[in-house]
Amino acid sequence: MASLQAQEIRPYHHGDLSRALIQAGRRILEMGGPAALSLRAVAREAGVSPAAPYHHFKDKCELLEAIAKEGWMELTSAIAKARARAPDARAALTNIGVAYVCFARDNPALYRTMYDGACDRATMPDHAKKGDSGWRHVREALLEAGADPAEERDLELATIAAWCAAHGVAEMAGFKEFEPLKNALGGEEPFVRAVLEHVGIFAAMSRPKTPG
Amino acid sequence: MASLQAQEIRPYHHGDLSRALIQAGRRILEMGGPAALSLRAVAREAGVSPAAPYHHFKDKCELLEAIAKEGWMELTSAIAKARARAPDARAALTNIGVAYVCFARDNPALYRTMYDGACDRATMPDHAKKGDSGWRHVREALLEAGADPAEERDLELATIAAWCAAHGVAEMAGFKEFEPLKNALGGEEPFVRAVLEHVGIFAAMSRPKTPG
DNA sequence: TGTACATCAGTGAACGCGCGTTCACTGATGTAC
DNA sequence: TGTACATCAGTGAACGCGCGTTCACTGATGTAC
Repeated sequence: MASLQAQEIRPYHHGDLSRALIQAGRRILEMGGPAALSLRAVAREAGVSPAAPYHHFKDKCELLEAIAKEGWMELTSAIAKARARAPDARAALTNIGVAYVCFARDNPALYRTMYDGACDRATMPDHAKKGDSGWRHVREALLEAGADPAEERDLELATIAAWCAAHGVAEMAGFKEFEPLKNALGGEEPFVRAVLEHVGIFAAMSRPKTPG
Repeated sequence: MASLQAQEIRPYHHGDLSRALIQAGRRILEMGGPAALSLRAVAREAGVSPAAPYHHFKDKCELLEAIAKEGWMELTSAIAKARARAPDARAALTNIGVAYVCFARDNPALYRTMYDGACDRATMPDHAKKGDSGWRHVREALLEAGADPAEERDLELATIAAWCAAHGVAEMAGFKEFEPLKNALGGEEPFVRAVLEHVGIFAAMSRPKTPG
């Protein structure tokens, strides 16, 4: 028992340092923002020497990417849940938008890291678009809400538009000058919902439209 | 003449170092991005010792704020021009959106710095909202395009929505995966315009609507 | 079941770097008389 | 018009700092026999 306890306090081999580093990184992100996220700080937070991470990540970038990837997976799952919870196809899109913005509100520094991607810029990270992705959920929600599947270009533009709008709201919803309006509307979520509905694309799909 | 020339090459007193530092900062921003924007780098770029900026700015933050302020003034003027150039009230809003996004595309790092604000976060910089501001132009354009002046809350939400959407498009329009679509649509500006129109609020106001 | 040894996953000291900021200084400028 | 002097706007060296990364090392683990 004594040896077990000793192991729990600090085994020489960590066991799952890779995962622990990612979690430590997220803690640092939310405490100190993206600027605080150094390799050394992550190692420190994980209670490990500055050189230890190099056994698990080739460099700082690779660690940041791993953190960002976790963020993308969680965002995707939040979007999927929000879509599934919607009463009908028309509400799904707005729900997705609200979930997206709430994720960014709850994980602001992680959200920034997901887009900054650590290293190469000007690219939508793969995790956003591939496979079971948020991007695909938005596209499908648009289709189910009445977008014309024959108009591929229109659909792509609408998906981009919805994603961009949600991104914009996500980055700005926290601004302090909106607080009076937030309070008047009954809190953060109603505010976000109201803004998204005014954006148009999230509401437009909720109206009946003539086909073709 | 010789003395004049000597003065032009390098006078001991710079004459307008404050302005020169801001310009140097912008050059660095566009060359190396926000991460490259250190006080020392700015001084170096301006051809001056690392201590010199302290005669003009109390610290790094104050310099960043000055740079950001210049950005806000230029963005405001771009918005004002775009609005003035619009053939009618309904086109004004979309024009503003396109101008906004183009400004961000042409000055990506400056644009980021404008929002990051160097120091205190989670606030819409004053320059965006006060006086002859972009914010006011959007609000007025919405009114002229048919928004109900009696519905103040709606108007505020619409202004926020439009600004957020433009911000989102501004940050994402440069992503590489959009290039095929950009080319198909005839270039960057038509692409931006198409996305903004799909956002809804930029197009919604262009439709006739029943008053009240 | 025990031992030899390769491999794995840590340590901690050190590297060179660029940073923001301060300091005592000095050259240039402008003002009072 | 000249001179004394305060003030302004630079210099360059130095401070302490945290960073990413490398290195030789060592303790722990797992495998072959």
